Amino acid sequence: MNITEFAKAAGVSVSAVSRYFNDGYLSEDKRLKIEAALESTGYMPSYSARTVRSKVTKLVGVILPKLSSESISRVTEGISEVLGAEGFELLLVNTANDYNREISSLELFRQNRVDGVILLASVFTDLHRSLLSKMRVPAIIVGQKLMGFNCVCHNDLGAAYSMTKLMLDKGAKVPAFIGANPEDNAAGRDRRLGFEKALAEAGIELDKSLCEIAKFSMESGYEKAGRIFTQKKKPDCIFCATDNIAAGVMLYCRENNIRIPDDVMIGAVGDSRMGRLLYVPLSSVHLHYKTAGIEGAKMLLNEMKGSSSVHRIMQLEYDIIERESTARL
Amino acid sequence: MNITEFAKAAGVSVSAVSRYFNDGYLSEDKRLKIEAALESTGYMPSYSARTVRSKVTKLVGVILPKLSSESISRVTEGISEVLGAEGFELLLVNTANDYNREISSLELFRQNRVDGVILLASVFTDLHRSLLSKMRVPAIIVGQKLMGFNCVCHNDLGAAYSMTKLMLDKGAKVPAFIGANPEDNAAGRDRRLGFEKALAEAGIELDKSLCEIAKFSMESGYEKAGRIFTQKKKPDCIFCATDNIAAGVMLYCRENNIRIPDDVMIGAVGDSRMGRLLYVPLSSVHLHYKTAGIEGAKMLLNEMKGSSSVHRIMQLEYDIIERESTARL
DNA sequence: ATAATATGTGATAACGGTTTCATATCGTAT
DNA sequence: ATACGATATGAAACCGTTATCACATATTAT
Repeated sequence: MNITEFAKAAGVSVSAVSRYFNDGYLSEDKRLKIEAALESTGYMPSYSARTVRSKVTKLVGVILPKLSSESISRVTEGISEVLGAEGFELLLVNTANDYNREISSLELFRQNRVDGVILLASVFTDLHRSLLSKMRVPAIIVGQKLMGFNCVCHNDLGAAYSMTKLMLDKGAKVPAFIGANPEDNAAGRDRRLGFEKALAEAGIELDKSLCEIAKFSMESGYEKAGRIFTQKKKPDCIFCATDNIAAGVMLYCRENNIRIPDDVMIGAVGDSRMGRLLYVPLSSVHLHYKTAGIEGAKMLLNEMKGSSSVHRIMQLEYDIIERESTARL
Repeated sequence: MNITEFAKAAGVSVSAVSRYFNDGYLSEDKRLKIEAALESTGYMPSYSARTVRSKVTKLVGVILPKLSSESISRVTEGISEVLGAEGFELLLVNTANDYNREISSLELFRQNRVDGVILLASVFTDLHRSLLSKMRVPAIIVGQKLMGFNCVCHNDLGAAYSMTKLMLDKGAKVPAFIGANPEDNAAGRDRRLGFEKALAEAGIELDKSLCEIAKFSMESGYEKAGRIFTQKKKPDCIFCATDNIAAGVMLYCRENNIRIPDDVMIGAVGDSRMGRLLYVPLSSVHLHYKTAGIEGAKMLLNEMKGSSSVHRIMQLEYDIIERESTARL
């Protein structure tokens, strides 16, 4: 059933029906007729036909590197909450960390498929930048700072600095580092810089043999812990870029009878739910992921209403969560 | 730029352009012209205009109760993998466990917004059934058995039975149960039935004071553990419907100096990543969530090709993962 | 009293594609 | 030589909406 048939059934004009769904001028009389016919026929207008003419899709594209990650799903939850309330649906693209899929979904959204885009990528190339600036709909980047674009991000440097400082203040002298891909400016580069800043302040020289780059997984953390603990120099604290990495490190410690925090303190960033439940509760830095999603979505809504043309970068702060893994007396 | 302008720029007819994108008869000569023009103009056809005429959206609606759950995001990952490869995009609706949003998104998809629907709901009412049967596009239910519909589900009863039996075989005499909402036929009812079946087989009578219904969260598991351990009768094993619940129980045990598995064994269903990392590694039942997503998506693809009209229920089996929490000698 | 504005109305063009149709050419089997 | 199917083509109808337009009436301001 289309709008013409429905209008006939309701005894009103096609224009009246369209106005009913679009808040135009409409008499109470017609409004009632339409509502009655709606009840009996179950008619609903076609989104695509509406889009062809009005260019409005009521769809927001969300590009993310994976789904099964606590931080990402928290961000998405925030996004979904805000946009859902405004009647937007989410077109979700899981790129599975595949560069090509990331690019091709940006291509996809360059057309009139969505009204706006939220991008959660970890590594940005020139091609990303170029596609983003060619984008004809507003785009928001969550979790990274990218000059010239609208971003909501975390204070990754500060988070890493504070956690490292916490461990050094507790008396650690030989810090180790297990970080993430430095091409990821947030979780990789900035957390590294924060770690280094704390060391510099404490006048401790960084030992390269105690630095590793891991993937975002427990397994990878486990493996890198193995490398570090087989060095001549033994660390008395380890800063991990993510909770998952820290969990892997802990697993290694348990299996090798390395006591936490007595032999080695462990601190991380991310504050996942799991952290509290580990065999030694993990000290971590809470980042406001859901808030990032909420703020990103709000920013996008603003952009979609009237393009402000001024690009903003919003940085969210953090909370230190101190637990037993850094509880040395 | 629309198809008419583009056709002019490429020096071919509008029909030729349409055929290029839809695999119709087209000479090599025209194909090359179009590809060249595509390169220089960056033209892309509008999805919505295509949909108006052809009714094909290349969109699949996915309705889920929440995003930040490991099991759900694994299912979604499977779905996204299969459908992405076939050129489908996912229209994700997070209902936040809100009955009304669940219903309204089914309403939404009843129109020509998507080519198919995958539903991950936990509780089914008559209204769900009625909306699902009125649905004009194929729908698949993942995680639940619903007669008369296409489903991919887990053997929840068997999983709970096997885990409970494992603990009874190890010598447990006083089993306790922390389950989920019984209106959830899979995680609630079936896991309860599996637990009861194992007890019946072992000739053990169920003590109602040692049975609790928790929410799907660690906090809720913690609270219910408190209730159970303050009963006169002390359990020597606890079956938990989910890993999250079990994690809460463990937290309670640690804080109250209840030894696992010496004082009480703990077994659960779900096999989340966290289980391995708990202070006592958790025995759990592995359910093939990602496979469920993959199979559900494949089933949907089949339905979308040619509607088979026969409804299938596919049940996936499980693996017992035995760890220290049930390691009594 | 009149102008200006807000409200209400239906016919029809427009949106940007695909599908249908009528027609033409080619290679190959009869 | 003829018939047939596969390939190729462009014009025009069509999909289901919204936007525009021209026009009518009610309400308020001058």
